[in-house]
Amino acid sequence: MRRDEAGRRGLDLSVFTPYRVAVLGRAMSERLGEAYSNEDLTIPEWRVLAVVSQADAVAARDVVKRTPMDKMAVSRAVASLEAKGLVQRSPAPDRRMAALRLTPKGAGVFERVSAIALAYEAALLAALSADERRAFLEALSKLEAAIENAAAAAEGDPRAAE
Amino acid sequence: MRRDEAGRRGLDLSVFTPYRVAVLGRAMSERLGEAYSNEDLTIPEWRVLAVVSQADAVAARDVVKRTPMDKMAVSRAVASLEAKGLVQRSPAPDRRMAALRLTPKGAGVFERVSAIALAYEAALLAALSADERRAFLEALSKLEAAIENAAAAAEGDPRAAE
DNA sequence: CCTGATTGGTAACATCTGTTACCAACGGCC
DNA sequence: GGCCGTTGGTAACAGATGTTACCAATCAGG
Repeated sequence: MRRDEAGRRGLDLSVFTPYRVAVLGRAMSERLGEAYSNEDLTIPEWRVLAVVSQADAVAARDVVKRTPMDKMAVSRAVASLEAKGLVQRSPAPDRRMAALRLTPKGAGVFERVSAIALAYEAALLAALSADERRAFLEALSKLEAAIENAAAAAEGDPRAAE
Repeated sequence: MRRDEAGRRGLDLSVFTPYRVAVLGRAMSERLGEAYSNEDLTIPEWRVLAVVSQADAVAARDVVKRTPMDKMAVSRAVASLEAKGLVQRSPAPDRRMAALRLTPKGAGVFERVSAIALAYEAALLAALSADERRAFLEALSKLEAAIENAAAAAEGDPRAAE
């Protein structure tokens, strides 16, 4: 077990990987949030915009599948985006769900925020060399996969190891 | 600018690094949270325990310095930990602040949760080879540093580039 | 077709988190 | 010592997030 120089046992947050990743992620989000808020967007709203922008008609349930938000969060974000005129709901064959599309205004907002976000990402990754960047993103993918497996296993899906 | 195969512009969340890091971090925290909650601990409480465990007497302000929590969050966590009998406040020379220590019970809880947390970290990192792990942690450090610089620069500290 | 189970979405409540304002103790300065 | 700015911490409100329960549309089975 890990010990610090005074012989204490347990855990030092500053070298604890899950903590570091969580803190880094939150710091990045906050920093980006300053960009969103110029456009009066919250993070959930931004995520919904991003998903809706990727196809011609998306249902809220697709947003749930593609993001770590639960359906309540999506519902709220969509309602708010609709109120702001950034997203439009139109009737779909299955009348439980509505087809979501960006309005022109929504597309404009998304475009502007995307540009800022991509620039920010580029600026961050500039702290790494090309090799480091590749290695980092590769490791990120593996960790994502590992987590997903663990999550699947935890909720009683014994085939998760496959 | 990035384009997907249909020619749409903007941003695909699934390859957007800040998003991926934030989601990964949150997933890890949630997973760990299941361990904490067995001991009836929240994440802020756990962080406070971790900091307090590292020295013989810690002030709340030190916890603020060493974690990304603001002083209100620390205050609440400490109050709750004290109520649970995991942390003890004793008077300090400067009577505005109290010296925080783990109680024996608190040390026990921290020890148990630490063991789980370290095992979890090890299991996660097992998804990476030794080389990958080193590269990942190295990149993590650089990104942390980059963010810190950016944050310092943003709040009107022009020396941040140093 | 009916009936029951499932699915997409929302309402209403509880809880957590963030924000502002505030108080009491300290430190520097005259 | 007595004032003023600063610092450690908390109270009280507002807003965001999570939870539970629910409704209405669909689907599967007879």
